[in-house]
Amino acid sequence: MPIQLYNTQSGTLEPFETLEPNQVKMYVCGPTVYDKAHIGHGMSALVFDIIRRYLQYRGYDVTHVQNFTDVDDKIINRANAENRDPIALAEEYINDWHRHVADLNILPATAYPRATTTMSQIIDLISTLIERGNAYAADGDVYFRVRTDEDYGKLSHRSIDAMRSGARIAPDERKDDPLDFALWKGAKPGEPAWDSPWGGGRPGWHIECSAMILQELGPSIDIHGGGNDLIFPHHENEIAQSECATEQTFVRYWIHNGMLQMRSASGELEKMSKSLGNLVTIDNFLAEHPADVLRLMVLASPYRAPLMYDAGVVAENERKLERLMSALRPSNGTTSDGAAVESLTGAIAEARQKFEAAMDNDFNGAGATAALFDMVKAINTARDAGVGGQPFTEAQARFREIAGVLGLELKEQARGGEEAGPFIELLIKLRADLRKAKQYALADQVRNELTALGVILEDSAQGTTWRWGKA
RNA sequence: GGCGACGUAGCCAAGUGGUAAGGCAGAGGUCUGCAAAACCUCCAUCACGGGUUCGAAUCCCGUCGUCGCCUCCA
Repeated sequence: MPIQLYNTQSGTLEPFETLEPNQVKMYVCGPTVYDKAHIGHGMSALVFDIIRRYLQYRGYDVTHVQNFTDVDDKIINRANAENRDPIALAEEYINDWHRHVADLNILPATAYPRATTTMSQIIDLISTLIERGNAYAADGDVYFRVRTDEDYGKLSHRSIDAMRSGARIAPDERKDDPLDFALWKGAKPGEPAWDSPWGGGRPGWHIECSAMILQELGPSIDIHGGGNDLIFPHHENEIAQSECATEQTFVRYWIHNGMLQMRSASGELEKMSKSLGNLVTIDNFLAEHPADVLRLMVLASPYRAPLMYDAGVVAENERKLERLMSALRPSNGTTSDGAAVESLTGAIAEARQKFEAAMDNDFNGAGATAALFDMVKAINTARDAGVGGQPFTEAQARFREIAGVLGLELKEQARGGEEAGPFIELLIKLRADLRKAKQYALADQVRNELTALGVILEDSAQGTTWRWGKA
């Protein structure tokens, strides 16, 4: 059974078949680097990281290209407002993005092309479109003539006529048609500019992706991804540019993730965006929570659906993470064969199949996570039954492996630093003596005060263990 | 107005024709000096109204509601 995935263009689930056996060419639209990235950007990157990791798990060799739009109006405006160089501004946020990718345990893309480093390819592509009659120069600008593309609208399922009747498209006297979009924008004085056959200027937003894909991956790719807010006009325009220039199918599967929704205190849902002032930056989030928490949130909700974000959801996923971590606690048991062991290994194998079936079904993260929880239960039950040794650690290794396919790190939180360990052990020993002497009030005081400092003590028949928790 | 996604327990959600996964929260229990953790048990007829079918959360029609896009946006 091949992987089934939802293709925005067809609006249906389709079996995944690559252009070349076991090779996946995947392009994902990256951010426009003019401000700090927020967790909505993080969500999108996580969605495609999970998809990529699963494709790799299924044996595909994935070439993953992600762009940076490092020159555009917003960057220029922001740089002007801060009285600094737009290129340097973009550079700063690109570095930030790479840091976020590492912090969120996202696999780095195979290549990170930028608009400014793809300039000659962009100019070549625009020239081709002009030669082929799909584009025209006008007063230092170049526009794509939408009505030369008879398929225009096939991704977003809208017709040129319907859009023309919409009142929201402002006419521009330089355009032949209000729907035509810019491939090249002539520079105004003081703006960054690159030489071109049409004068100094910079590329329009959409053309860079077409040029980068052509350069990095070729005329035809397997997967193109991004947020669903990019379907129109951005991705629609990419198709128009690329297919008119190459006369080949541009993208086989379009994958779009839903938007992150903020729930305000009053219960209203709204898209996370700068203009609404409801931003949670990736840095803000990670200062409070492990990266796994955001990843679990992304996994819990279908990637195409809006993801609701509020404090309650975050807290819930914090606890989910704790439960997943519970499976990684060691066992003092010694049973390494018999019914309990067979039941454990059987449950692990069954959960792996459940995991694969879920992920094969359009990357169903909730189902995949459920399989992970099945493993947790099996492992904890086995530990309680005294299973230990190699079969137990083997089961934990399988669990870790599957969690890793989803990109979950399951790291212990060492907030107090490694050096706190011996002192905590000392207090645990002291408390053990107090308990032995039935000095329970003092023993409980030690435990409570450690809890207040974020150290959680857990007693068992084998002694007391500790771990970092919420302070 | 147009296009698209969606509406399953208090919450997040699986489910793609055969009588509702999983997680969080909650209740009871085992263990414990107590607590925590773990484990066991309990907790829904699927927005509403029609229709197709032996049989529908699952297919069709309609209604209501939510979200996104239609202008820059992951």
